Amino acid sequence: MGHHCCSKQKVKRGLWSPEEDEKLVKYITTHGHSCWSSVPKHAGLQRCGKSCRLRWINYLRPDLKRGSFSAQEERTIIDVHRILGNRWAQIAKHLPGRTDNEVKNFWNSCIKKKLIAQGLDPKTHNLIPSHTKNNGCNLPRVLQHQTCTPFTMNSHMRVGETMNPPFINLPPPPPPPPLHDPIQIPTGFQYEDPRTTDPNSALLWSVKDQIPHATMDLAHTSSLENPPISSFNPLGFGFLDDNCLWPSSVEPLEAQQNPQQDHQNQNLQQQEQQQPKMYEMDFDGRNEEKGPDMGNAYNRPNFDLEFMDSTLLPCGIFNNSSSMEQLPWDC
DNA sequence: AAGCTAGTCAACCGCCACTCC
DNA sequence: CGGAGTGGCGGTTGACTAGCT
Repeated sequence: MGHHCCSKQKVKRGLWSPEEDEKLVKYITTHGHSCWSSVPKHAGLQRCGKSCRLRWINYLRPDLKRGSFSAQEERTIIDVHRILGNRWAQIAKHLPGRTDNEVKNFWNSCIKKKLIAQGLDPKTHNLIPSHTKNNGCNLPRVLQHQTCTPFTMNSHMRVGETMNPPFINLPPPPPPPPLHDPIQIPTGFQYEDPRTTDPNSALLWSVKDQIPHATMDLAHTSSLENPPISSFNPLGFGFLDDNCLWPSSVEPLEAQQNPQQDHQNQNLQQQEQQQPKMYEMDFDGRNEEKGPDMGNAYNRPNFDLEFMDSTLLPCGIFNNSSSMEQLPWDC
């Protein structure tokens, strides 16, 4: 069958020879690839354009980083996968020099097995039921004592799927308004400042996929009215420590935080100070011209990437890294 | 040395979304 | 509006390799 562009032509399949690689590299570096379907013809290759594109992206591109994945890259993949699922192209964008194919292969061949060995469902990052009998009672103390907040985010999900709760930090909420100035709650977003409410209340956030990866639909639920999600991961995956969520009350997750992480946290705080308007989000998608266009960001097809860039990566991963390091990685 | 098995990874397949006519 | 062409993506396959028996 094949692709439309391939079905008409007599094309070669299988592994690429060094000569073919050379032809392709030579052509792309001198002419670019404005139209992949015409590349094989002009480059003198008996391949379909799609095959050329794949070969270039996955193997010949000059900015590719070859070799095994670092521990940091591995952690990034796990953390981003927890939020985005099998969206390898999006995940790969957070790993400079890595391709979606590479990430996918690495996940399937290594990370997946590690997670399973940890008793974690690689799809949801939750504990596999058969491993939940101890309910986390024998976890390291540092993971046991944390106040966990269930978090769901289904920006990529289809109806009926259960989202893996990500370990993520959202931008902090706006400061609590004066009592005489009730906060304006946009449609679909309910915010309750945890500093003014029961500290044990569970916040349930969800990001719904309304337009491709669009509007955030943030809702909270009180632990009194709606019990927290029952199938949470006792390892702490997918839950927000309230200290992480609200930077105003940030405390070190663990005493042994290393200097590098301290430095990263300092950088983060500096960024927050430099970009205070970032938090003035409008979840209706209206742009109030108050700095970075967060509202629109959630409504753009590349929402995930920007959302991750602006929220998760600088803080969630780093804050979480120490937790991840608690796990025995014995690959 | 030969056969088997499991792991890795490049490449293909099929689908979807977008653009253009 | 609808079909063709194309790019992009995720899932899957199959060739190759290393390790074991």
